[in-house]
Amino acid sequence: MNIRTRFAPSPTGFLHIGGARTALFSWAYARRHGGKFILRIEDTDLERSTAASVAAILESMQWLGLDWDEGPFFQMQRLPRYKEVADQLIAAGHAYPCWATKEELEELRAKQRQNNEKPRYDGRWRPERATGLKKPEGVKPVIRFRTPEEGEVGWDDLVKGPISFPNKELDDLVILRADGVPTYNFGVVVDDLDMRITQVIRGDDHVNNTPRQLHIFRALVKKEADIPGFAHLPMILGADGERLSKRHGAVSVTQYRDEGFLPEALINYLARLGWSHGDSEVFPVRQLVEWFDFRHVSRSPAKFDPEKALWMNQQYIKTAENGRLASLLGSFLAAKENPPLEKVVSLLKDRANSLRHLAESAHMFYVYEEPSAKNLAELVNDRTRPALKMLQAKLAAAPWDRQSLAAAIAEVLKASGLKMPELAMPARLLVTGRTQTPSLDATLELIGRDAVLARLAQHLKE
RNA sequence: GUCCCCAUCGUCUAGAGGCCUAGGACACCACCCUUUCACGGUGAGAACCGGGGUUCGAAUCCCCGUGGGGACGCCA
Repeated sequence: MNIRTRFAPSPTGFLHIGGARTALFSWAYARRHGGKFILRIEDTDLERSTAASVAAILESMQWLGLDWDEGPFFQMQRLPRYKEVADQLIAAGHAYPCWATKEELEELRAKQRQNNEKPRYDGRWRPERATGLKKPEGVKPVIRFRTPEEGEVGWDDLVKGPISFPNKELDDLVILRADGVPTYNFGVVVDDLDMRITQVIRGDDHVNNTPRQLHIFRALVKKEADIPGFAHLPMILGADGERLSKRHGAVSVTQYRDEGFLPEALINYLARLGWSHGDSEVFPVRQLVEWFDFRHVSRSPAKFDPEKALWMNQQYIKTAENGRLASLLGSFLAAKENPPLEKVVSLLKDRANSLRHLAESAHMFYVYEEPSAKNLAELVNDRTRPALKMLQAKLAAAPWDRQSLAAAIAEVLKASGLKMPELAMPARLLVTGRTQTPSLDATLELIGRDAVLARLAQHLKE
């Protein structure tokens, strides 16, 4: 069988972490089996869909490297097709027009809730029941699907196993609005059929929609085998155990990019959220593609852990190429010409868990921040000042390469009797304004002779 | 409220009836390395939700309870 999976976001906001994880698994499954991955934009919510969201979603997917083979398809461009299928269902007795008003339905639901019943449409416009009802003048009806009232529907979920619902829990859902725009449950079915999707992979918030869709599938399909399989992925929750949402802070993929995540790090983190391969933690995406299966998708929701995501990012930054990091860092730094950013990056990348963090460290090589009075008072004293002056003199005479600088430092240590930290800390402070830098000799080398000597002189005048 | 799903360290998870004295990772703590901060290394603490079954044997299978999540729209 030719595997065909899809990702079908609604363009009502940015691509968020949960959506990205769904897309990743769907993509990985298709790639794993040499199949096709299809992108479909479900833009039938006219109120909330925006072109900006479409752009943001495509951009995020490209950034993550989730490439699609077909699409993006837009449901709003397929309206005639939905109409056609709806007519077909009406003709076959599987669907019927309904003239109930929204107010009427709200009232019905309120009453049902009051009686502690599950709110459901009562089927009042079912042809066999609506004989006494009068069609309101000049009102276009919606189309409802006639759901069986007896029996059960079920399927063998690829991640959760067998699931079934009594049909009496369901109701006759709207499939086509009066203006001809399909509702979600109808649009998906028509599209998944037309696009010959073989596995529907989506968040498990859709488990409850599946029985409804199954009925529509069965009404449309010649044989059971034409219905796709279903894989419902558990939700991603915030630290508080609630479904991940905006108030949990960074939830959109672009936010992670902007905060300095490497796409492969986010992918790796997401891959491990709800899926595993033994003890493997850090592995490239091609490994995910090779290993991915539904058997190891967990069935329970996972909490997003920003700390571990950052750790993962660090693993990738540490091993990323200097040139790539340098060019990625461009947007985080104003000045970055001298010293060469690549050299700075190579010195700093072991200790950064994001590009933003890396940029903050790199900043000191381009812009001098005056040491704080507190730090000066603490580190530059009668004991260290003579040694610092000696260092200044030695450095002035030394060739400007790391070995020579290290030798100069060693000489000062020997002559002054100071321990390395006693000299290195105040020297760091005077030269960079900071107390946390890479090793002193490497830092001095990159800051450069003129700046180093000028800064030492400035603080060691008397 | 009704229905559906789920349940192993604080978190992500390994676990397909005996390999489990329950393993790994993040975080936390200690120590080592060290030129500060990191990186790296070593080690410690930390979990099978509860109760009943089934079985020679249960983290694993079944039932009940409890807890968590999801759904109940002319949103997707």
